[in-house]
Amino acid sequence: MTNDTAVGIPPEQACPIAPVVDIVFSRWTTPILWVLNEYGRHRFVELERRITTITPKVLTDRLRQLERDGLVVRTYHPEVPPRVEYEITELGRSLSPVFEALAKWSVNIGEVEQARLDYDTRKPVGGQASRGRPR
Amino acid sequence: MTNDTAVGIPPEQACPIAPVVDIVFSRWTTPILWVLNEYGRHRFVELERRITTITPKVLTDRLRQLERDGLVVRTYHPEVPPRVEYEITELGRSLSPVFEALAKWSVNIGEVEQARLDYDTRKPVGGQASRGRPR
DNA sequence: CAGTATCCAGACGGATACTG
DNA sequence: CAGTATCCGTCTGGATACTG
Repeated sequence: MTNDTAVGIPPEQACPIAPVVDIVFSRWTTPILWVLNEYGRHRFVELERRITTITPKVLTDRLRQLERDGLVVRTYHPEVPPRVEYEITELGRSLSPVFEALAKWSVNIGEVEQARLDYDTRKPVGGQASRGRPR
Repeated sequence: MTNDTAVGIPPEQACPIAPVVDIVFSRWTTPILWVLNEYGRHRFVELERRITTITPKVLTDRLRQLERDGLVVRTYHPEVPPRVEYEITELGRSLSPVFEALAKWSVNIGEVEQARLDYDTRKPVGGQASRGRPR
């Protein structure tokens, strides 16, 4: 049934999980958290090698953000060549069910790809179909 | 244990859920899917009113993208004042467990906020702590 | 109502080079 | 090693106005 009382909805957008998404799924945070969660502690350079396409600057930015949000801990070892290790926190680890749900859903990616093919193949001509440009 | 065999990881980033994140959590898609999933069919203007801060252009963009990905269906009713309805698809609905996991985790937002306060309060002086600028 | 058409700003991320 | 310092291009998303 169509909803017609779309008034009086709380502030912002009527979506309680939006803030969570901002915290967990900003750019690059997913691979970082995933790696730290799956494979344990890593030093900076190890993360760089895991996530091959990230630049040091961006990696630093994201790690700081995750540290600030309490999802990752940074440990500095004042040794001869400095050593720094990053580890996921308990709070970060509590995201596991989220990642699991995502991993399970990933079996559907094929369907998404098929849907895209269909959409792009459907002649933009004929009918009142919406013409979307591929993003 | 620290991982030291960070070599030979597949292509891209060693994170199988990254593609899913791109599909589901690009900007504004979360509120749109959430609303459609929770409250059923909506017409364009109803979505605009639900998600109060989105502009028509962006709403259109995101709806096209979701339609192309097969997560949403658009139905055009050629009536006197045109009527268009958006509905979530089966595929879209299959994301429910993901949203549920996210909703459950949202109880932790308070912890994140506390962590941010701590981080920002900790004097940037003293020790080898990383000085992060709030984003 | 359900969009489209423009235009624009500024945030984000990439490349490159340098340092404690 | 583990970053930081700069510079810069791009691309998204916002504001605004208009239309079938």
